[in-house]
Amino acid sequence: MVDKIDVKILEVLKNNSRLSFAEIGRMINLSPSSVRERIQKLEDSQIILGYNVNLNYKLLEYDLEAFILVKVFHGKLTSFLNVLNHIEEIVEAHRIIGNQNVHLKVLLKNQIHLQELIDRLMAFGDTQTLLVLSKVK
Amino acid sequence: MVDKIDVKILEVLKNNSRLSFAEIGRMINLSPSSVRERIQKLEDSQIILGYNVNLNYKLLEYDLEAFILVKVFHGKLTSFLNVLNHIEEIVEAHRIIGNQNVHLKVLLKNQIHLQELIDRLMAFGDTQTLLVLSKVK
DNA sequence: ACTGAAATATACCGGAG
DNA sequence: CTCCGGTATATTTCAGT
Repeated sequence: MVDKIDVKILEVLKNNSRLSFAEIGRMINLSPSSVRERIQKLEDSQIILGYNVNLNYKLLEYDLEAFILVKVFHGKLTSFLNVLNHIEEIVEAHRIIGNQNVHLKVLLKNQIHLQELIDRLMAFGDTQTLLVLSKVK
Repeated sequence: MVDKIDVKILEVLKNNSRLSFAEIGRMINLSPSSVRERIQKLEDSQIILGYNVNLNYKLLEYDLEAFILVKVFHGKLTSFLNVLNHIEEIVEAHRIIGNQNVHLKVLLKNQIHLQELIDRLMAFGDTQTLLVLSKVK
């Protein structure tokens, strides 16, 4: 399904998803049309889900990043999962196995902002906040 | 520094970073050249750090995703931070505040693969693994 | 998967507001 | 200083092979 050439294309796109088909083709020795066809197939088969921009949130005045582990109260899980999608500070959410059952990645302007978010989350479960100091990788 | 129009452009790029300048311009009523100039500036000022592809790792046979919290042994932190970059299963790493001091996001093919990774990490600190069940957001 | 050719888009520069 | 046209160059797109 996904051959060696597809993997090469994906590697290139991981580094810069805005490259033209022509440029990608030059990098891996393939004609632009073939690159296009392959990327089209990768999109159609849902292997490629989308293309994102990597932003420097520090410069956008979002200085605070944190992971929040939530132990959701019994019976509150489905409503919590619904609410998540409307809280824009939550940039990623995963259900997990363990003592807590939801893992959030959140992006905030400052400590007050974090406090407000935690206040909202407390209605759904017990929270444990892991404040990010720096991105290492 | 970053005005209303820039924010609009960033919103568009968040949803699809592969759109042409012309298309972005059409969406926000700006000429292609202006879109280009603004994006160039956002890149130059390091507000835009790069463009990524969002992959469906399940279809690429990476069925297992986990977060690993590491309480690094005293004196091992710098060597651990160096090693991180050479372990390709670790897709993201953050230094955090709390009982543990490093938060990892890892991507694996299966449980054996996870076990091998944890064995390697155990040389540097105590680990707590949060296995991902599903992505909720 | 490649080629060719028409339709689009980009990059660059000069000029207007 | 930002935005917009004009144009030469490059890319995309689609047909046919």
